[in-house]
Amino acid sequence: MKIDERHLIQLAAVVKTGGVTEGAALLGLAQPAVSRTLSMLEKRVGEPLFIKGRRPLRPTPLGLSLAEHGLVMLAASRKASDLVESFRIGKSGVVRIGGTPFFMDALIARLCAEFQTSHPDVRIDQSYGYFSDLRAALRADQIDLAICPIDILDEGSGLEFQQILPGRNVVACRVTHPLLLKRRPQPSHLLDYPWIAPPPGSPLLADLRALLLSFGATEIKIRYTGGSLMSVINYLKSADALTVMPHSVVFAQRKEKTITALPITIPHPERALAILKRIDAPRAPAVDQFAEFVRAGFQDLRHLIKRHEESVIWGL
Amino acid sequence: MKIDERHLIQLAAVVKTGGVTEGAALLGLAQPAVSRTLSMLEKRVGEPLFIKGRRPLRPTPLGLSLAEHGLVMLAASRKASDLVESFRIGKSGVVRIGGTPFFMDALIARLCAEFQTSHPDVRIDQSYGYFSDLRAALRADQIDLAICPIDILDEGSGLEFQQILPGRNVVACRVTHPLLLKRRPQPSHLLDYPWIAPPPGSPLLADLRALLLSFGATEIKIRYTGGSLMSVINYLKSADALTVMPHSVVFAQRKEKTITALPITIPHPERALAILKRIDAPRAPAVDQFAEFVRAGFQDLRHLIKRHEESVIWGL
DNA sequence: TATCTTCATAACAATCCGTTATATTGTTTT
DNA sequence: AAAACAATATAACGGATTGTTATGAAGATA
Repeated sequence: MKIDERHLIQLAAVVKTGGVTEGAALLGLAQPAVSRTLSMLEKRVGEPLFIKGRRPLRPTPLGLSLAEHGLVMLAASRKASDLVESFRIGKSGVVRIGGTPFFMDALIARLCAEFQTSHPDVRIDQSYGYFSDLRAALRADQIDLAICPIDILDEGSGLEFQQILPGRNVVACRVTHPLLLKRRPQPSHLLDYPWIAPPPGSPLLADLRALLLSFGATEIKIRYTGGSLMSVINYLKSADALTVMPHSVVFAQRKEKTITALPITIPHPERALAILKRIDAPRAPAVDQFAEFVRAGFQDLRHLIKRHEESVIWGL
Repeated sequence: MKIDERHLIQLAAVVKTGGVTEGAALLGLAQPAVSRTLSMLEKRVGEPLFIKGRRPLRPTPLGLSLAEHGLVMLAASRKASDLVESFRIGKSGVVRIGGTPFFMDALIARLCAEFQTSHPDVRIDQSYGYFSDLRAALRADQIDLAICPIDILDEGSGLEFQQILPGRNVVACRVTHPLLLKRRPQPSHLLDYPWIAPPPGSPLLADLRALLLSFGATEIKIRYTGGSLMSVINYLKSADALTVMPHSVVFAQRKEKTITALPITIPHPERALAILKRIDAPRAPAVDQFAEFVRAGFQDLRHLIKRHEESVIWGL
């Protein structure tokens, strides 16, 4: 005996409200529709669902039991409708983001938390990678957004990218570093201290190499490599080591007062932090909202970072 | 955004089984029906529910969430179908029985328990009353069955009654009662002992009066009245009192070896224990099954009781 | 008894459903 | 890389069901 689910829901509405008219109103239907449904149900079930000739309407035990199941369905239906609604306005769903480790750790994680104060039902799945990995992950639909530095020249190929921060690197060290005592540290001084190399494969590593070349240096003391941002910072805290970092990452740590940037200008990489999306794929609304949130967040940061850069590096 | 419940269920079936074809099979539908449902759902929801161009079919997060709600509905629907099925074969539902206290306590309660070994999901609601109450309760649809002694002459009036045991009364006493030592106790001896009167309003009370009249007795010592069967038995256990009881009730207590019947024949009431139903009303299948169970149970008891009567009362 | 509310029925239009037949697409095999 | 295979999407159609409004019947209430 297969029972039409809609019928059960209508039965539940009638039992719940105590009348055909009210039940129909609850479902936004006309009374005769529900009335007919009930007679059809009774005919199919072959047993009375309501006690006849009594008003207010009273269900039989069977009718009551069936109505309970209908109520379950009604609730599930409501929840499903709400889910769709909240998904469409970007208030629920999953956002899968990938990015370069330092940016994610230093800047994005905090933004995720902030985003969820207004979008508590959105889940964020984060993963790490560099440009080529992220591009592949985007194309394979393993992530929805990538946040990473890309060469300004890189273009198209099905990906849309939105620049959110110009690429500026600095030499980072702990706040007690001896080089900070000099008014104008010279690049040659940099070679006197141990260095932390950025993770293999990272753009920063390439930046470090370019930096050395610009000094004409052939060798520096690499003493530590491979650590995540937290490892690097903790290492820096404990030694007079140096490393190359995006300025924004150092900026994000300014409140901790543990690391800072040396007042030395080094070449800008031809790169910018950007948000990458697939241009063709349909994205969940929550993804677009998150991307916009990140973009707006960086927009706010931009001049703060600029001013910080001028004061720290140029000493203005 | 209202969503058709049937659509959600089909979605759930597809997600659960991992394919349109299998999902359709699970629901007993053809594949194109389900396929079309999915496209309609996607169009209405406005968001993709499955990742396009990938097989085996993989749902999007939204599709997965919606499918979970659908699964709830599917389960509820299955349960409802099972419920109807078991109700129709009398394996679930409610049976509301009413009856005279002594019979219910001595005989019917045990039958209820036995009935439920084969019908564990049937609930039995028991209540007490005498004929006129029970008849009213039946007519008001407060009970489904009444089990009580009725005059053979009583007839019709919308009620069907089925005789299950002839009315035989005995004089009951404890097994150590002194009258049991006499080979042939005479009616006059009965007046020497204290009596328990059956509850006011009960047919037994009328029987007691008739009994007295037949002895020409004008007065007996009523020492106790108003108790339920258990009270009466416990009273009898502790005193050499006498009372009138249906023989079947005494019979039901034979295993306890605490009360028995005096070997004295007293007039049969023109009554029989019967099952009463409304003749017009639709009854739940479980009710009919229970009535039949009770009838069959008494049928089995009948000759046992007869033999017991002969051996106890006639000393055969 | 009269009135009022609520439920049941009738009639009709529109939608939706489920079917079979067929095309398309993604995957696997050679 | 082409071909074979399997699964899904589309098309077309008959029929069932759903929704509506208008109206009649039956309890409840005064």
